Amino acid sequence: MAAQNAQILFPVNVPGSFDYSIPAGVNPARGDFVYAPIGQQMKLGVVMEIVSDEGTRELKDMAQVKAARPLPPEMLSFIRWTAKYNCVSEGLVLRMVMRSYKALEPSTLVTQFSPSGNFPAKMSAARHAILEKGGPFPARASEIAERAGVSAGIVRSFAAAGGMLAQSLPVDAPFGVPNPAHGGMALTPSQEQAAAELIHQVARRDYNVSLLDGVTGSGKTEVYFEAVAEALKSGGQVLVLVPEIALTQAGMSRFEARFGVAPAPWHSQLGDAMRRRVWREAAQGRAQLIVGARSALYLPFPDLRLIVVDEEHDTSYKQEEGVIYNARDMAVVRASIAKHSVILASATPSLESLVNARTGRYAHIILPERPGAITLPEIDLVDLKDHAPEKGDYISAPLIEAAKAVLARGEQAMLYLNRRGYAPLIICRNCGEKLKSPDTDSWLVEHRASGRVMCHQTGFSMKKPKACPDCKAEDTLTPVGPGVERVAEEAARHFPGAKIEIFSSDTAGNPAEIAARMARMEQGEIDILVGTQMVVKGHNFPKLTFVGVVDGDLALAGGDPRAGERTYQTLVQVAGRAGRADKPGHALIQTHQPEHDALAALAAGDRERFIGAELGLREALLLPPFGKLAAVIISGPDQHKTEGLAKKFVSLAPRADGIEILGPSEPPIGRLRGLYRRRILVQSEPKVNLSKYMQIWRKKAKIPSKYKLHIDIDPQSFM
DNA sequence: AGCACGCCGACT
DNA sequence: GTCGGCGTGCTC
Repeated sequence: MAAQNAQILFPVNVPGSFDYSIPAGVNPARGDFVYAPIGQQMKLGVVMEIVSDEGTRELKDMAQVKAARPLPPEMLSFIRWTAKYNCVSEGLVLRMVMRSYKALEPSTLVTQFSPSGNFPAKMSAARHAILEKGGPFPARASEIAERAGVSAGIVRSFAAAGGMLAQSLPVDAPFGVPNPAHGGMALTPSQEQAAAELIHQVARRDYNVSLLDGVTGSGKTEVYFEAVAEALKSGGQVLVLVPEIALTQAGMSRFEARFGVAPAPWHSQLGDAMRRRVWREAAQGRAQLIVGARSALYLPFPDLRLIVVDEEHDTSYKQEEGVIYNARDMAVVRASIAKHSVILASATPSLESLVNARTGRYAHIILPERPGAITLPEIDLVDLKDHAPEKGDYISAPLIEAAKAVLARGEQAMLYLNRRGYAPLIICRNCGEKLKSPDTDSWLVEHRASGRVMCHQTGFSMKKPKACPDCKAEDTLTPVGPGVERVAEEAARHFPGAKIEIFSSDTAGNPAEIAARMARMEQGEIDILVGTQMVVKGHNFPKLTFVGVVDGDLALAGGDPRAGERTYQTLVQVAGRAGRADKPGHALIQTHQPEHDALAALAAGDRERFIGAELGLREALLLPPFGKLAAVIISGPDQHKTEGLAKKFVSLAPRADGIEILGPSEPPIGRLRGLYRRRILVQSEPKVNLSKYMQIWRKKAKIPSKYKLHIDIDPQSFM
C-alpha cells in the first residue's frame, strides 16, 4: 500500500489544512484530534482527510493521536460547509468548535460522598442534618456541609464511621437524563395534530425542516416539546436554540418542568468550568438536551436528532463578529448534512422561512389561536401629523387618554421606546456642536440616571461636561430627542401619583433584580412600565392591558431592506404584551407614516396583507429571498487609505452575469473604535453562487495587515 | 493564532 | 556596540 498523508486542520486563521506524513506506529483516522508540528510549535488539530502520498514534496511527520472521541464525519463536513458559505477559513470555524477543547481531557476526579444506609449507632444532630439536608448525593464534602449547615469535617468523620460512602467521581457531573414522559400537558385537538406532524418528521430520522407558525398564546412551545420528547425517546440528542435574551432562569425552567431535569445550557457568558462540562458531556453524547444561544450549534454532538430554532426570526441568531454566520440558516445546513429534523418556530416568521414553507421546501405547520387564550390586542395607529404632542413632549393626547383610562380601572400600561437613556443626542445651544464619541462616529447619549453621557456603539462613557467642549460656553448642552428616561419623566407629569418604572438594559441589573421587577409588575406595584426592546420577550402580565408605542417609525429609518419586516415583527411582539384571556388589550402606535405597509397591516390585524406587500417589493428589487446579498466591510486606521482600498477592491470584482455591486459607501457609523469603515453591497440573482464569487474576488485583493476586509453573507445589519 | 525575522531608537 | 520596540509574513 502506498504511503498515506494526513490533512490536518488547526484552529487558526490559515487558508486551509496542512499535509503531514504519518510515521510508523501512528494510526490517525478522519476526525481524530492529533498533534503536529506547525512552525516552531506543536499544535492540536483535527484530521480532515487521509490521502495517499503523491510524493510531490517533503512533508513533516505528524506526532501522536490524542486519546479523545473524534469529531464525527458530519461535523467535518459542517465545518467545511460553514467556512465555504460564509467566506472564512476552515481554521476559524474549527476554532469555534474547539472553543473548549480542554474538555478533551477526561474530567478530574474528586472524592464525593453519599449515605451508605449502614449507619453507626451514634447518630448526632449534625449527622441527621447531613442525611436530611445534605443532598442531592453524591456530592463533595464541602457542598454537603454547606447545605446541612455543618462543617466539612463532620461529613468526613461520618464517612469514616461508615455512615457515608466515599467514591472518586468526575468533578464534571453528567447532566440528568431528561424524561420524555415527565410533564406532558394536555393539548387541544389542533395542537395535538401539529405535534403529531412534528413527531412524524422527527421519527423519519432524515433531513426535514418544519416551520411551526403560530401566534403568541397558541402553545408553540408545548407543541415542539412533543417533538423534542420523540427525539429523546429514541435516545438521541436535541438542541434547542433560543435568542440570547431568552436564556433566563424562567426560560430554562420551562424545560425542567417538562422533562424533569435542567437541560445543559450553552451561552457566551458561561464560566470556564461549566463550559468545559457542557462541551464534554455534549461531545460524549451524554448530555441529551442542550438549550443554548447561537454558538451551541457548533458543539460536536455525535448523535443529534433534532434542532429547534425558537423565535427563528430573531436577529440575535446572526453572529456579527469573527465568523459571521446566521445560526438559523446554519442549523438547516447541519441538519441536511447529519440527516435529521429542524423545527423553526415563530409567531412572526421571517419572510425567508415563509417562502420556503410556501414553496414546499419546508413543512408548514400552522397553529390556530387557542380558544380562551390571550388574543392579540386591538392595534390602532396615531398619526402624529394629526395628534402632535405638546411642544417638547413625545406622548400624544390619544396615548395619554388611553393610559389614563386603564389606570383608572386599576390596570397597567406600558410605554415602548427602543432607545436607552434620556436623549439620543446632545447639542450646544451656543455653537450648534453635537457631543460625539472620541473614537467613533456616533452621538453621545445622555443618561440622566447616572449623570453620564455614553456611546452605545463602544460602551465609552464619561461624566456629562458642564461646558461645551467646542465653544466652552457653560450650561448650553441641550438634550435632543427622547429616550426611555425622558418618556418616563414626561409620563410622571401626565400621570401624577402613578408608579412608573423604567426597564432597559441599563436598569435591568442581575437576573435576581429582573425577577424582582417582574414580580413587582405582576403584583401590580407598578402602574406604568417604560421599556426598551428588553420588555418584548418573556412575561405576560395579566393586568397589563394597554401598550403605547412612542415611536413606531424608529426601526424604519436607514437603508436596511428588512426594516419593514423588523418593524412588523417587533411591534406585533410589543403589542402582544397587552391583553389577557378574557379581555383583549389595546395598543396605540404613534407614527409619521401610517400609510407604510408594515404599520397599516398591523392596524388592520392583517398579516397576509403585510406579507403580500413585502414579498412583492422584495421580488421587484431582487432582495432576499428572491435574490442574494453580501456585504464587504473594509476598515483601517487611515480614512483615505480605507477609501482607496475599498475603491481598489471594487475595481477587482470579477465580471459575472447577474451580479450588481453598490458602493463603496460610508456606513452610518463611518468610524468605529478608531477604525474608518467603508461598505460595499453585492446583490445577485438567486442562481448565482454568491459565496464562491465573493471568495474568488477576495483572493484577488492584497490587504495590508493593519486593514481588514470582512465578508458578510446575507447581511442583517447595515451599520 | 504564534513565532521569527528584520530594521530603527535608548541604554550598560 | 547591543537590547528590544513591534511591523510583516509564514507555517505542511
